[in-house]
Amino acid sequence: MDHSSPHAGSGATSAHDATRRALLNAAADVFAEVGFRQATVRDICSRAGANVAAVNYHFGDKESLYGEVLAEQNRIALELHPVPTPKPGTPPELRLEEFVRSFLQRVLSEELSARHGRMMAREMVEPTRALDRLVAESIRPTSAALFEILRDLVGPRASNDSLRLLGMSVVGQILFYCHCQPVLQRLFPDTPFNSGQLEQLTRHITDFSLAGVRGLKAEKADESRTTRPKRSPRRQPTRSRR
Amino acid sequence: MDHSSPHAGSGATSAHDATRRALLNAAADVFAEVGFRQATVRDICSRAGANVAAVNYHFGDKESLYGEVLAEQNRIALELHPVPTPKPGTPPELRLEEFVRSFLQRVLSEELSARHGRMMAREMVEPTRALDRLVAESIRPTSAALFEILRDLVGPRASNDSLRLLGMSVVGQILFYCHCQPVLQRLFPDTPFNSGQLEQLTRHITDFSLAGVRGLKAEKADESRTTRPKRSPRRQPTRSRR
DNA sequence: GACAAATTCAAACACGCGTTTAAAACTCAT
DNA sequence: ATGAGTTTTAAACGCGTGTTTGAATTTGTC
Repeated sequence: MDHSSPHAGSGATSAHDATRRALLNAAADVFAEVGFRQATVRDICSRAGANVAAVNYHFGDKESLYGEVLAEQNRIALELHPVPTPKPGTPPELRLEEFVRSFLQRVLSEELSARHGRMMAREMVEPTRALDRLVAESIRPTSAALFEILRDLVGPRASNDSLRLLGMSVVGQILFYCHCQPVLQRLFPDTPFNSGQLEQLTRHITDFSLAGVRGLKAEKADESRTTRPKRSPRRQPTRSRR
Repeated sequence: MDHSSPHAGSGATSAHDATRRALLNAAADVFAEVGFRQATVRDICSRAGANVAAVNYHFGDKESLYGEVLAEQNRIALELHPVPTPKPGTPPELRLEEFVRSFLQRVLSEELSARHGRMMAREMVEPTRALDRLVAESIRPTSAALFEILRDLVGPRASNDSLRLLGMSVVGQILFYCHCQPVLQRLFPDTPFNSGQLEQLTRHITDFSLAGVRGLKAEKADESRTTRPKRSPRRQPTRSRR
């Protein structure tokens, strides 16, 4: 009656964690394909060649398995394409490019888009309890690294609000390809965005963003010189017809 | 036994489509809150003050109801904030601003973010069979309108690939706030992105994107003059450590 | 007011889900 | 070889799901 289920530690080096690994692998595929709620432990166990009860025996329940899968995929992605920590003195333009490149590789590269990328996308739009851990362990540090680059790019006088907006513009461009793949496939059936041209994407997003940042800097400087901004005064928008 | 269920036409003007409307309303809330698969017809009917069988009687099945809800919310959003059709002669800069503003209002405005915005976000990341209709009726025309603006912005010499990349950069910035709200709430708990500052967002995204487009135009011109681009030659990236 | 059609209702059906259970199979130091 | 401890197994449990059913009720028309 007391199985003393080994749900916690992972120190045991016996042959039993072969099925543990098989479960983690199968679960990563299934969770990425159909999401946490739509995934069934029967499907996972079947793909792992294990009994239906295996998930509960090895992980306690489906949600704990999901948490471990998410954490592991996140760890793998960060090991393959870590958030760059460039040597001091690297110009912020280059640091931004490396940041964008590693980010894109983490969510879109051949090896990672099917699992990590899709799981992240799902978790952002339809969060589970695992999102908090993901934000703390991965998203917040990444965000901090980006803000450091942007701070160096626009100078110390930029407000936190401006920096946030800039960061969103950069990350938004990246995640778009992760979140909207089903739409992109339908809109441009013969233009694959998934793989291969990550380098082209990196260059476009970096250049576009650098130009955007410079534009904002110029506008700010313009505003500080003349009270009236160059274009589009701060007025109410022309309300859409009707 | 033969109820001749009225699943198709909507011409009947009897009092019975009061429950039809109640169902559509309740379903819009539920589908937006928890998604199509996680939603239960029991919850929907309960909120609509109707019997469990009401969905099947009035709409055939859950999926047809979902399709009608999605189409209606889309129609409402496009009526409230249509894709702008500016008078001829309007400079493309202003047309881009109006495009961004209407797009943001459609997915993030107080009245629409809870329903239309969330349903769209879910449908993009976790598509149902309804996505094809959505792409055909709404997303493709919107995309075409954006490309027309961008074409006027960068000139007729821009390649289709460049235009596509630019469009993604613009739309990515917009949809980011729609897709990543759970993450944003955790990252910046005391900075609401949802409502109110849509105008600030509009201005930022427009300015950022206009600067980005100008930057790309300048770079292109630069490349056509000298064979060697100004920075970052087309080389392999410095492979991340390990 | 009566009658046929349309609509609502409570109840049940059939199925898939995560999880539990207790026995069987396996492992391995002694 | 033995037997305690670990892992796997087949079967079942309990519950929630979308849907169906046939009777009850309401509605619209003459």
